[in-house]
Amino acid sequence: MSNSDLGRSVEITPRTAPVPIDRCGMALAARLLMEKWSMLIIREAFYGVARFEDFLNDLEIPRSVLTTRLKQLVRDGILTRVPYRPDGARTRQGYVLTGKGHELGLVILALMQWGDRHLLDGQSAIRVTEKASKRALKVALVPADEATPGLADIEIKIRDR
Amino acid sequence: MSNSDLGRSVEITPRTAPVPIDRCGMALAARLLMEKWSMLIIREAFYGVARFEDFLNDLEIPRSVLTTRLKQLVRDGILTRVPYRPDGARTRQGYVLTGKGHELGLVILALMQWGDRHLLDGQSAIRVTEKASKRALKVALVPADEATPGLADIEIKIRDR
DNA sequence: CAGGCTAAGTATGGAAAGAGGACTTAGACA
DNA sequence: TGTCTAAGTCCTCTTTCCATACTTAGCCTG
Repeated sequence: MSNSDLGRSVEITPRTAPVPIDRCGMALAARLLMEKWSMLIIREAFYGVARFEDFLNDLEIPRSVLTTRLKQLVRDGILTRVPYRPDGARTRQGYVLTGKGHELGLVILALMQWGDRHLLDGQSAIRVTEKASKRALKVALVPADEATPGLADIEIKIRDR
Repeated sequence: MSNSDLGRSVEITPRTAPVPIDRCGMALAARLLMEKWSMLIIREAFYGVARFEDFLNDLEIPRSVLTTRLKQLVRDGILTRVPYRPDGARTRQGYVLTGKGHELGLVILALMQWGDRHLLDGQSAIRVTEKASKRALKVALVPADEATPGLADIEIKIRDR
């Protein structure tokens, strides 16, 4: 076995994925989320950004694209429109994660963990801790019946540098 | 607080993401992975699909797009080309996950977990178990210092139905 | 109560990426 | 030498993306 940069052995044979693409939750999720800006918008929402203008500034996404993405995400039940009124201004629409959307937090954190390790120098920009115990958390595989902190029980702190 | 389909309270204020987009591992990861087919290709590779023709058949992706995606993923160190020779045929190139690519497994499983719950009826098409203990596993947040099964220690079984 | 101000959203034209199909290549074998 | 086939290129059409300009809807001030 000569594939030295692989962590495991490979054998290359004709083969097809065991789960057909249209019955796989992951593939369906990918169809919703893997358009160019979707995950980044959700990331913003996860951090509490809710206003059209703020998405625009943070992401530097074209306005028209933001419009369509927001519409799609609302249609797909990931974001919901929440009216609000800043002092001295008219009523506006904010875009806020639904419960369904909020549960994507785990995906975002998994992506972040991977990106921090492999795309940055391993330095994460944030620290995820459990609110109650203050312990640092990671995304990992654990026994399905094990009690684990939910997304509501965590705290995200910017790492000072 | 009147946002009834939210699991938590919201307040809509001008705000920007605490981590600028170019210093966030998640955002960098998103740039690599969030093109239309990337994650689906990685999913296939995760399941052991390695040959151009097999990607093509499983995904029904245009050949030309597959070519460019594979090139990018190789360039980005997520896939690596592995020559192989089927009996009675010439040497060919297979595309296999690198270590870096393989670690995306956690992201894939997180996505799958979300998709199964919210896009399918909650029925997962697969069962992830720990090889050694045979216990079912889930993706979750856990204390960073806790020992958890790695991707090499798991087994994925198709759920019979 | 007219006019200004501003966040949100629409419109538009050119650039890039995706889709679908036809075509090319390279080596093993007969 | 010719055939076969997986891998990969090429070409055209369509869709999506990008950048910029423009429109809309109130709340406020005067």
